[in-house]
Amino acid sequence: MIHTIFFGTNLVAKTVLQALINAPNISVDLVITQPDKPVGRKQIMTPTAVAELASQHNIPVEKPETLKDFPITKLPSCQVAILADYGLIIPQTIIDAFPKGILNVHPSLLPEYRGATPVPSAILHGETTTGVTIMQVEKRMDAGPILATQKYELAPDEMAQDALLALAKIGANVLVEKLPAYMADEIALQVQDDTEATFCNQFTREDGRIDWGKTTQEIYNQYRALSPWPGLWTTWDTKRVKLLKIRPATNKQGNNGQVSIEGDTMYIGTAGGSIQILELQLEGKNAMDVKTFVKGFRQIDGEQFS
RNA sequence: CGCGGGGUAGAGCAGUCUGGCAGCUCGCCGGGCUCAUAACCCGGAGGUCACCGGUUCAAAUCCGGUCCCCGCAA
Repeated sequence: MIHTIFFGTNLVAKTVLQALINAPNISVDLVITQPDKPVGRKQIMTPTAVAELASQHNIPVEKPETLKDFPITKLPSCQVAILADYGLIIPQTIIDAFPKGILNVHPSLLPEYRGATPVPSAILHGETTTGVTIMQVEKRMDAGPILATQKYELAPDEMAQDALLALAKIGANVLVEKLPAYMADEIALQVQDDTEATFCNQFTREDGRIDWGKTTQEIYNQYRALSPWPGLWTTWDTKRVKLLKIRPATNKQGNNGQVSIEGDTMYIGTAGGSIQILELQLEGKNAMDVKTFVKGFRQIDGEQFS
């Protein structure tokens, strides 16, 4: 039996934690996650996805604001720890508390796309291949020696969320499979080539704004990468319009950013082409499919988005 | 009391500023036309104008309060 503790917060982490719980030869003795966060307009305090899963399985949970002064004595004595999608910095003292270190599941082919948003960033940059890496945690983010990698082909229409979930599952499987060999020192670690490293940061709301001077493919990639958050949006007069569901189109319809309506179909011009809008949301309104939207906003035809 | 938009028929909206017949595009029901149709024509049903109170001869509309939805911000 391999005893371990788990650091993680969001969906990727939840997937990995589930795999660890399911594995008969692994025992998760403690889960460390981020504190409950206020969610939504009503700011309801909500535990993280990982905290919920852990309590369902009666695993003890710690929710420190920071690990900087976290007492090592509170950690159960384990040879190794697992980390996925945690979001807080791990101090060297915590890493050193585990003889075999901490293993991280990171959804990119390191050293490319180190950082917080590897999958959306890869899609945004038009990558068609990515993958998942299992490596040791060291003080520099995502820079530790590699245990294993697994490639993953991105489908042309694949959404970042779906790819992320798929990669989490693959990563979790690889981790569970390799862990016994790692514990037995049977895996040769591969040091990363730092000169090849690239980085990706958290997105902001502004990253979802559409530049109508871009091509259809660029905008579609932005949509695949950033939905549902921060989401694709543009402005009509002074109002924000979220584009919740779009599809690339080939027929050029009017100027860049100009709307054209054909029956129940809505197109917006891009550089050299257009995109088709399937679902959208106007500021202050509920989300609507295009057919419904056009019923109430018949003046939209020919309008200019910016 | 963080900022802003909104609540009108089953859906989406106009009407509110300037008080005076409850409207539009659809959907639904019935009929017609058509080889046929999501097309076209004729007819019909469906409303506590979010809720409570006030002003007025008269309130969806003006005033005060309450609830709910959404966009931002965090």
